[in-house]
Amino acid sequence: MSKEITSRAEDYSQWYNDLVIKGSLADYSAVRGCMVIKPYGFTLWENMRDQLDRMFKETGHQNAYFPLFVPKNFLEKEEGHAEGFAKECAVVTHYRLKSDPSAKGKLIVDPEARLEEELIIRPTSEAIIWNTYKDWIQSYRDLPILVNQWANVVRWEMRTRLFLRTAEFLWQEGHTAHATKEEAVEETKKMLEVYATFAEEYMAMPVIRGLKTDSEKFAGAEDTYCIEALMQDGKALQSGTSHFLGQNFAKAFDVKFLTKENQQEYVWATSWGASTRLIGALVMTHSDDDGLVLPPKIAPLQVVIVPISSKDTAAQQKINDKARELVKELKASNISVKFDNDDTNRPGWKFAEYEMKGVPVRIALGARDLENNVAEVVRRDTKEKRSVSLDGLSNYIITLLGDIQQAMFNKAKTYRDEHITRVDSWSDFEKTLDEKGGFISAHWDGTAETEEAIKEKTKATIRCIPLNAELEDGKCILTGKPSKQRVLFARAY
RNA sequence: CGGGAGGUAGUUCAGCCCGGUAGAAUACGUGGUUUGGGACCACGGGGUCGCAGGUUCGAAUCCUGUCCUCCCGACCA
Repeated sequence: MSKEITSRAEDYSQWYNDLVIKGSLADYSAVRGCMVIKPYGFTLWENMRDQLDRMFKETGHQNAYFPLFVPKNFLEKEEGHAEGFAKECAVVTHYRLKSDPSAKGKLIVDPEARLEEELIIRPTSEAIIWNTYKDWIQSYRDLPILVNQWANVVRWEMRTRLFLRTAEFLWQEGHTAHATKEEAVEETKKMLEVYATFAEEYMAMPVIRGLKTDSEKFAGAEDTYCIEALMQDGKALQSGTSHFLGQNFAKAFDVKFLTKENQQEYVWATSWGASTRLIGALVMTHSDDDGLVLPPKIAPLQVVIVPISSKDTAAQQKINDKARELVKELKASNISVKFDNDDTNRPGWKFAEYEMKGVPVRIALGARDLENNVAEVVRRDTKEKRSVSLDGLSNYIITLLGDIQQAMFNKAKTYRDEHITRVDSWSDFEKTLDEKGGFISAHWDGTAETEEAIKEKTKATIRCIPLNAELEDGKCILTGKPSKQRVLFARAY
């Protein structure tokens, strides 16, 4: 049947695509490398977005909006930034089309409408924003600036993948400006912690907080902090980043402020972002071969009630009444719930459908249940079925949703922890990578050459230098040179 | 940009080798019977076979070109 989902073990990529497409999250679009996010998937994104937005506001940030187009010369100003993004920019060169004189009904680019200066469709907004901040900042009294933007960006990737790497994607990008280095560093770490908290408490996805190596950090940053998650095929996924930009952008865009002491100084900056990629992370962290498994705190639909219809109209009436009463009670507790009494689909069809969509809790109500004063409650994460008394059912469901949230996190964390392997020899390093996957905790001599050599040999990269790692003398896994602490390697998306 | 697979009904695909009236399943519509894990019966609607050329009496099928999609690489804040 077309609704079947490819087994995870057989073909992980196909399994992932099936989950996204058949779970109604998104589809490939007619536009190269872009996707259409469907209403169900977008509601999931809205739930994630709203929670993140609340957390940004709690930490003192405000939203703003900057232009989609970045004049090319803005992008050129910060050298590292320019080099990092040059290869993947969509460029607007013309502003008009005209009828093709040699083909009826066709349009061609009007050669006379070439722009004097090309506009780049933002791959990220540092350039346009810092060009604006220059006008906003004169004095220490103007600082800090704590601004976030929810927007779409475009990066012309060679190969795309639903949610994980699309040519256009939705994200938020925070851009802050500070008077001191200390304050900017603190901001960078604070926002990393916001992402980590969101991932763990809302997405039920354990993450490792860490620092990127020089070769993996953001183009234009001094330091890039990140959260790294582990997917079920043993590959790592960068799920959010927070950059300490130093004074690089302030210098590039000449953003100075006057201190209390009447001194001109360059502003210190941070930027941080998380994208719709988080949806891909969510899917690959929790789902199984029957479809999506979504954590209750962000699921578009938390509870579905499926009636088991009966010919007996009196019994049917009772079922409907009980279901509506339940809906009312759950809604009063801010639970999103749907009573699916569409009689064009049978119960079995609905069971499969909602499983595929990852709805955390399903309640089945039939005449037989009502006679016994119970309902059948099934949780999506474990598929456990339980007959639960109708008395106090809504309270039971509310507790159950919390239990599912916690159980999903615990399960993912157990899997993740089991896939962090301490390795001290090169042969074990290669063997672990090929046979087990996951993160490898190993010593590294701290050089970009060694990092590159390991990547060349194994396709594994240093995902991060964990923030809480204890110092430990050791020898680099490849070169044997001395090392002070372990770093995490993995193959990654 | 390299390697592989593919583009035919809303969807998944068969037909192509060996040219001859466009097929199946599913979905959709109507009517009926059903309803505790993807129901069944009957009837019905739906496709310029990715696009453009060529060969041929005749092309979904053969040839050439082109566009697009997916998978694997390269690339990837």
